[in-house]
This record gives sequence, C-alpha cells and structure tokens, in this order.
Amino acid sequence: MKENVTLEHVARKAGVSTATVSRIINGTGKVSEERRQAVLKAIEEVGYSPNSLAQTLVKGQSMTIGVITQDISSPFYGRILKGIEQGLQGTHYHPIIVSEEWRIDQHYQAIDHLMSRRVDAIIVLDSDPRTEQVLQAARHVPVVVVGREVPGHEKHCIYIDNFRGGHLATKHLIALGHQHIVHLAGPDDHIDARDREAGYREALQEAGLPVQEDLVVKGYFNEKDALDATERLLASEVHFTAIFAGNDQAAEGAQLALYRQGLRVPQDVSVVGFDDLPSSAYSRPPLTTIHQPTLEMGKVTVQGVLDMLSGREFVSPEFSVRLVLRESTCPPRGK
Amino acid sequence: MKENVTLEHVARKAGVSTATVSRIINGTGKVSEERRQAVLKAIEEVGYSPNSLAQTLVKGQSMTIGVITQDISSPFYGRILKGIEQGLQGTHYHPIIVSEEWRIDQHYQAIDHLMSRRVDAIIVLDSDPRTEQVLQAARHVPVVVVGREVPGHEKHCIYIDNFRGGHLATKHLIALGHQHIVHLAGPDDHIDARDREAGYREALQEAGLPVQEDLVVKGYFNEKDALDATERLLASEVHFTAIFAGNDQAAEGAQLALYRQGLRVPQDVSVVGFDDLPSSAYSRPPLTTIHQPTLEMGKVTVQGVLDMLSGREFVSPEFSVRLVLRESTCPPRGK
DNA sequence: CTGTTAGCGCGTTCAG
DNA sequence: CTGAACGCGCTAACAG
Repeated sequence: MKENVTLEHVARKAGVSTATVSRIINGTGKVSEERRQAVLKAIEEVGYSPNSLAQTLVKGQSMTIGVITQDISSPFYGRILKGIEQGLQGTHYHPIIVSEEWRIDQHYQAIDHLMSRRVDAIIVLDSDPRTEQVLQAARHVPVVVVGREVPGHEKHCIYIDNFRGGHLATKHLIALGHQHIVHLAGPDDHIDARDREAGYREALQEAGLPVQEDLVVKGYFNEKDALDATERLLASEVHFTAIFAGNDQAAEGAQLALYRQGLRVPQDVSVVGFDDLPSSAYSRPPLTTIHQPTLEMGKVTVQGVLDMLSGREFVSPEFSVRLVLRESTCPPRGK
Repeated sequence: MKENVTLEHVARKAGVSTATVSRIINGTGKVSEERRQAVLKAIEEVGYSPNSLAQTLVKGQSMTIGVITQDISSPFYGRILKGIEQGLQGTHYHPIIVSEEWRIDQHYQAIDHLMSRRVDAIIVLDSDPRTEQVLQAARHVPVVVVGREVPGHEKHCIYIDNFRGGHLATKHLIALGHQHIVHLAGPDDHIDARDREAGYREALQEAGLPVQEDLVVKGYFNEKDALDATERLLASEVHFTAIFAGNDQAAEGAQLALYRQGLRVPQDVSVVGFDDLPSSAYSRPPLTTIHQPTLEMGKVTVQGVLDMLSGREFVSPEFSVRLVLRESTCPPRGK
C-alpha cells in the first residue's frame, strides 16, 4: 500500500504552495503558465489524486446523491436506477446506492447512513412506508421519492397511477369478453399493489360484473408465489378465463402453472401483466402489460433533485400509464 | 436546511469536552456513567449524526468498498451485487456502487472516482479488459475481480470455467443426438463469450462432429440480437435441431423467433442457455442452462476482500459450473 | 499572481 | 477519568 500522496507532496515537488496547486486543479484564480506546467508535471509524477472527502469537508457539499433501493437485483428497480444514472450523466454529481437489504441489521437505517455520508440529496426507491424518516431527512436535504406517494411530501414524489393501470388492464380483458378474471395481487402492505387491485375492482363494477373474492389472491409480486397461487386456483374448482397479474414477474409464474396444465396462452387463458419489463417483450407469447416509463422516471427524478439543489422549485409531473397490447390476450373460448 | 450539528454542539450541551463525546460514541476509553448519560441525552436532543467523512479523514479508512459494474440493470450483475451486499451484512463496511455507464463521460474513470473517495478496497464486476488500471489500483488497495481473469492478478480473480460450461452445454445436446447445433455467441471482445464458444467447438470435435461455421453467429448477449440472429438463421436454408445460446437472455430471444415460426421447444428445437438467471426457471418451458453460483460468488468475493483487508492471504477458490437439466431439451425429431 | 493562515469535523495523543 | 491541542487533506480568505 503506497503512502497517500497529498497536495503538499505535489506542491513541494513543484516548488510552489499548496494553494497554488489547489487553484490549478480547480481552475480557481489565475496562475502563471510556467508554474501550471510544473505543477501538472509534478501531479503526474507523484501520481496524485485529490481526496474528495477532504474536499467535501471544507466545501460543505459532497457532490453525491444517495439512492435507497429495496432490492438492487430486481429488474424493475434496476431500470429506474439506470434512468437515474443516465440522468446524472454530465453533471458533477455521483450516485451512492444503498440497499434496504441492510435493514436486517439491527438498527441500521439507510437514510442515516446516507446523511452521515453527507449526501447532497436523497432519492428513495421504495414503497416501504418509512414516512417519518423521509420527512425528517427532507428537512435537511432535497428528497425525492419514486414509486410512492408520501403524505406531506406529495410534490416531490414521482409515481404512476396504479389505480388507472389496474383499471386499464381489467377493462381490456372485459372488453374482450372475459367475465371471470383472476387477479394475482401484490402484498397488502404495498400501496402500489392495493391501488392496482382497487382499479381491478372498479373496472369490474363499472362493467356490472361481480367481484368474485375467490378470484383475488394475494401474492408477493414474484414468480414463485404466482406459480403456487395459480396452481392452487387450477386445482380448485373455480372457473376463470383470464388472469391480471400484479406485475410482470407474477405473470411469468402464472404462465408456467398454465403451461404445466397444458393450457395455452392466450387461447385457453388470457394474461395481462404490469410494469412492462424489458424482458416481457420476449416472453412467449409476448406479454400484454401496463407500461411504466421507468427509465424516464429515473431521469425526471434526477432532474427534480438537481432543480431543488439549485434552489429552483420542482413539482413532479404526471406519469401516464398505458396498455401495451401484445399477444397474451384474446377473447375467451367460444366467443 | 438545518445547520450541521457537530461534536462540539453536543459537547457544549452536555457540558463536557468533544473528546469525551467522541469516546462515548466510539466506546474508546472509560467515561463516568453520569457523563455518559448526559452526553447520550444531548446527542438525542441535538439530533447529532457523526460525519463519517471527517472520521475517514482522521482515521485513514473509510469503511467502504467500491464496486464497479458495467450495467446495474443487468439481471446477471444484479445477482452478484446482491451476493456482495449479503456478504457485507454484519460487517462494518458499506458498498459504494458505481456503474461503467459513466464511461461515456470523457475521461471519467470509475476506479479513479473510487480511489478519490478513499474506498478501502475495490471489487470489479466487469469483463472489460482495463487491466492496466486494475493492476495500478491493486498497488494501493485490495482489488478483487469477479467474472474475469486479469493477467498478473490471477489470485484475486473470481470466475467460473466458461470453457467447461460451453463444453458441458454442447455435450449435453450431442448426447441427446443433436448434430446440427447453433451457437449464439456473445461479443468477440468478451472473454467469457470466447471461452464459451471454444468449449462449444471442442465438444463438437471430441464427438467427431464438424464445426459448421454458418451455425456460429455472434450476438450481443441480449434478447433482441438473439431474436434477429435466429430469425436470419431460420430464413436461411441452414439446418439445425438445437441452439446453445451464449446466455439466458439470448436463449429467450431465440425462443421468441422459434415461437413466431410455430416451432416448439423442445420438440422441434432444443435450447440450452448459460447463467441460470432466477427467471429462467419460470420460462416456458423452464430453461435447461449452465448454472453460475452468482450469489455465492458475490459472497466469496466479499470474504476475499475482508481477508485481504485484515492482512490475511486470499486465494480465490474454484467455482464449478454445472448443467441444470430442465425442460427445454430433448432428442431431435425422429430419434 | 502567489504564499500564509485559518478552519471543515473528528479521533487521538499527552498531560493533568 | 478528562480536557487541550494537534493534524487528517484541502479550500478560501487575506495579505502581499
């Protein structure tokens, strides 16, 4: 491990003061050309790299933006993260990503960690209702929440209309003639999941169709649980001709259950997902689903953070959902 | 934006010196019980949160581990990242994840950035041959590379035997009776891809089968390219009964092309993937593929880093690949 | 134009 | 057991 080379080493080597070196590096103030050259050369020789922590300490800003995510390996969050990174391109800010995975640790709080790292702003990708903490942090630095509406923080929340999405998906199936539509709902403590389910119920009622409670099952937004739930449904005697899955991953799991029973999509059972993951376009059949503009949401989030950072106002725009019609739905048999 | 509360504020509030507060927080040295209580109370009241940057500056270690990834939204890297996070659980280290996405920026170098943040170690998830930089960084801090072998740094590289994986996959198809096997190879500048392809060729030769160059196509390890490549293959007159895709994502794309032609998997065409992404088990049919223990690789990587950090030696273990037999392969028609 | 000086917030001797 | 003083690496006045 080599010694830390500091400004002082460079200064000594070049025969100038540390202030001069600092000026050259940051482009602050005028410096004679010859010294500049000498310093640049010295930097090269010593292999100097500025200690950004020290810079942060004195300047008061770290040029970092903290990002909190539930699950870094989730394809859905991954897309938003990518959008955030792209939005940060060309700015002088860098993201610091921390995962709620850490929550398992006793009193570990992602937000605390970020604050102690003195991030200049925080982006929360999380539907966990840690409302208190979010509001608390927002008193110190700009905070933008993606994917959920936090009471008291509405203006800085980026989210889509999950209710409308659920409504759209269900209406599509109804329009095709389906009357017995399963809904694989997400976990109950997930506000997105509840909204989607509410949209489903509303669409049914609008069409004058009864909500059959035995067709609504709570899953966990993942393939495995959706598979199990669908298998149970298939084993029971309940009749259905279509499935509206809470998200695309659940749709995949459900389809495997159908496949195992020899049921074909969409001829025997129609399936609609939610999220429009990149992979869903390559599913067999390509999945009809509700599109969320994840990449763009990430970018807009960053834009909002940057606005707030430079003192401008920021009000999150509406993000519209839309149905992406692909090949996993068709009219029920005999229609 | 509230003022930064510092050690001094707490000290003043509690009527003690900053040194005492510091001792209490870090559990260094003995402090009388009454003062301890007073200080704890003061901390609470002022809402103090230690500035970890200042701590780093004086202690010389940041308790952070830099992680460089090519693409944070890739399901494959996502798994490894998750393993890394899990491995870090319970330690006092935190990951700082930076994406090569940033590479687009002029001279931005992820490694430089991490070094300037004074990370205590670096993990590289990347198959880009930035060898020079890696070796350079390794002179200052422990560096472990995942997924690629860096010449001159072999002991600290975690990777699987891609050659063997390609060999295994191909041999499996040959054993079933396939003689005309397409290989959707990854990009040529990707060492993993080249190794997998080499394994494919070797298996063919061992079986005394000719390598048909028109059956080997270079893709880019993603669905879209694999779809296009497979469609071209289908449109041409070349005959094949099986596909060995360079990774699971490519396998998905290829299968969509088959689906569009009304070809069934595995009855008409067998398909083998590589990686064993979590989603591949839910594909229809569930995908036969080469398993990589990604989560475990992430954990072992962390273990290695921690070992090196505490002065112990670390030699990366062998990671074995294995064929996961699912339902996307069977003997060719008429056999 | 350039060097000197004073902190940024904190851990750590070194004397009490 | 406790406080004063120094310094981590760097930038921002302040004088030359």
